Amino acid sequence: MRIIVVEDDDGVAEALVDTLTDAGWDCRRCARGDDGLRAVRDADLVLLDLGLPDMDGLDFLRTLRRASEVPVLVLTARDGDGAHVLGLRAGADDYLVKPVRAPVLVARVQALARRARVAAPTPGAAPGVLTWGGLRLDVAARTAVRDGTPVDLTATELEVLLCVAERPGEAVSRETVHLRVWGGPDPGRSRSLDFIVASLRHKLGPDLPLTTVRGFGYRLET
Amino acid sequence: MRIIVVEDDDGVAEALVDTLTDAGWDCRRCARGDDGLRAVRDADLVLLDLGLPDMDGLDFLRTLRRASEVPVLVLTARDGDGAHVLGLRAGADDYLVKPVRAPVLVARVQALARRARVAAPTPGAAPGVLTWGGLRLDVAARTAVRDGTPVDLTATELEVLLCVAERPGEAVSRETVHLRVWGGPDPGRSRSLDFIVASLRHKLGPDLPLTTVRGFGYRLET
DNA sequence: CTGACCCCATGCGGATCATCGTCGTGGAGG
DNA sequence: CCTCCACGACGATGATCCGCATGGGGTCAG
Repeated sequence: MRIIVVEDDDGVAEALVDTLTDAGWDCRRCARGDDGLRAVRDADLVLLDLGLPDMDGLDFLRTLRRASEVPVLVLTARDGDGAHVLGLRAGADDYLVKPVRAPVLVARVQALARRARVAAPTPGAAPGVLTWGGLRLDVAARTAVRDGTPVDLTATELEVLLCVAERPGEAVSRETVHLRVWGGPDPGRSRSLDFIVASLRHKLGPDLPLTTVRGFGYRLET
Repeated sequence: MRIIVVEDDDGVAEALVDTLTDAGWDCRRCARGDDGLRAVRDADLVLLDLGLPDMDGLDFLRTLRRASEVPVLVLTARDGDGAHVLGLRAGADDYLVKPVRAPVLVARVQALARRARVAAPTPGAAPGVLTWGGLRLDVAARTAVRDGTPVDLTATELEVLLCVAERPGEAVSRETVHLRVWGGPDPGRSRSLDFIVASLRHKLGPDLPLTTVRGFGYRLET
């Protein structure tokens, strides 16, 4: 997830980028409004300081909103209800008055990103359905269909399958699967996961591209 | 667009409802947490005061988030970065510290609704009447008709049926149904839901495509 | 007051499922 | 080529989940 930080002050910008990078975001900084408008097309979220040198922050926002629905979090030194309301009216999703402590900023960004993700399910990935080869996985309905015939999976089997199917091509460690499905670390090498995987391979046929990564975990091949 | 205002203080609640009603929202107020959890099913947005008499506000939020992605704006008297971050982490979309001036509240609510509405094009299909096979469900009138003959359902049975009928083809977890119908998490493994389901299957005939998803919940087949 | 109805708590039985132990196997490294 | 060890296979067992039946408490209408 990439954040565009639009901020003219170098020191403030660095602090913001550091904070967000530490929280796991991919940051890019723009010092000027026109740069920001160009960069926005690659952004998943925009952090906008209203005090820009080359253009008014609210104009920036209104211009941006004519072209994009990207989530925008406004950061400003201008307190007061009037400015607050104007900022939100101009299209901001959130409006923070400086000074803002780092944990609050991160929490606000995360909350906004969470909402935006829910709001606009990425058009590339069908949210509810994962298809893989002759396999169709409906997450919402919790059903699996292989070559047109429904396959009856237990709750645990489905959980494990989802775990690896959500990251196709990536190896998923046994530990990760254990955490997600059983909600705890693997207490000693348990055979339960092996059993579930065996059951999946048996039910879904040997052509299921679920390979084991020896000494690590499993991977669903592309 | 309907807002559920969860607020125990009568005076504050009245002020909030007046403010939002003047801004053009359809408001409904709940004084208690369990009422709020039940009411959320009809809400487009929730305004939550963290100071509830019968349960902790953050618990309310976390419980709610297990069953719904409805936008939640938190209103609180507890200032401080810690509470702020905790509130957002628990699932709030916004976090306002009292006192909040009416214009700011309205602008915040509008901003959140604007962001979330992109998210929810689905409820746009006004579910006034749900038809399913030989079954007709009138939500407003709270009546069910099967093959032309009216079926007398109790309030609880109808609530449970609506829960699964609103998401046809999707599996609905047992806990979700519990939250929406009884307004609380499943206290230990209760057989009440089984009873209601059995009653529904008995009254609506065995052809009711309500299948149980073992280890998860129920699903109304398409 | 009385009766009917609804709803929920509890118990039981059947079916399913997860877990564990054991043994076999195949790959990696020396 | 040999050894080690992680993983796969399989059956037995204990736990879990669901459906159904029963009884008591509460509510409302007559």
